[in-house]
Amino acid sequence: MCERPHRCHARFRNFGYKLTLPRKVILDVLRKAKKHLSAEDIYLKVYKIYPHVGLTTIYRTLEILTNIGMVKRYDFGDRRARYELVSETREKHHIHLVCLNCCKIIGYSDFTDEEIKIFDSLKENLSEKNSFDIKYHQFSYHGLCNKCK
Amino acid sequence: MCERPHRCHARFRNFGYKLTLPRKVILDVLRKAKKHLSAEDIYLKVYKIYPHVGLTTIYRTLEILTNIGMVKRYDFGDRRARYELVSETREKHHIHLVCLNCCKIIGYSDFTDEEIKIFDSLKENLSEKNSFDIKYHQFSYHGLCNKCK
DNA sequence: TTAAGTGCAAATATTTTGCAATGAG
DNA sequence: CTCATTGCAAAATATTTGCACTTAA
Repeated sequence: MCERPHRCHARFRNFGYKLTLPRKVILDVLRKAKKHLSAEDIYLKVYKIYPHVGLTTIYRTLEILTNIGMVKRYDFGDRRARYELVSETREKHHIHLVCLNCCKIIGYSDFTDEEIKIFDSLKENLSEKNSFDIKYHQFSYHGLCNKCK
Repeated sequence: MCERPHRCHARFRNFGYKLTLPRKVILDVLRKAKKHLSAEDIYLKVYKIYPHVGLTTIYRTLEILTNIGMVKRYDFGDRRARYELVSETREKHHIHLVCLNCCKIIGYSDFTDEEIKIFDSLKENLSEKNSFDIKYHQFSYHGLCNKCK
């Protein structure tokens, strides 16, 4: 979806939002990072390219991006949200390994067919049993990374 | 583990902590609620029984309880932590359904043997591939509950 | 031209900390 | 008795909002 800037920008514009310089820079930072950045991480990176930017704009842009589904927001338990650009190439089943000590985050989506089948049927099951309209899921494993253990 | 007050209290004392009145009341509230309460939820419930309590004490007690493994802390994305007493009777695989609108939380642990097998092997796999020492996991599905959809 | 977008400062919300007073063991 | 625990007030942290100025389309 957002591998190349034009696509990324076009998609944003298609939702009726103006493509301003701060937003361009935020999208570029997200596209390059492809990691789980906090609002402040993004602010600091954007600041280097475009120092006039305010943290408010980062939050407001992230909210838009989250709402239109271009960005996914995660809460890994350290009381600050982290954001990741959604990519078409990324698997829809996606798990995070979070280090309890250094907060390093590893993404994993290399699932077997069997695992995917189970995930899908579980979701189906949960939707039905609880009459929930499930929009997305968030799976994470928490522990200590190789450096911290 | 904490079905009965004495057990619950004894276990707490066994970790070398003094069993004070505020802590007793907090444990009782947690034991009765068996839901996912925020610090403030707990504060309000404790306040009814023991109005002299301060919110600080709630936070400090919850930190202790989380550290000694009697309580599990969750971040469901609404920027406030929620706490749940860990019970021996509760399944070790435990998933939450979170309503994006009203924040209602449903716990689910009625898994098939096949599902449990997959979860266990996945965890094993992730530990090895990333040399992570996995302590716990947190799986949640997010969507709209029957009332909100 | 003009509504959408911006930065700043101030507000909010949640959680944490310093400190003197208190109370469990 | 003595040190862990407490409540209060203040601080810290992350995020949101009001408002006048700016800018993309």
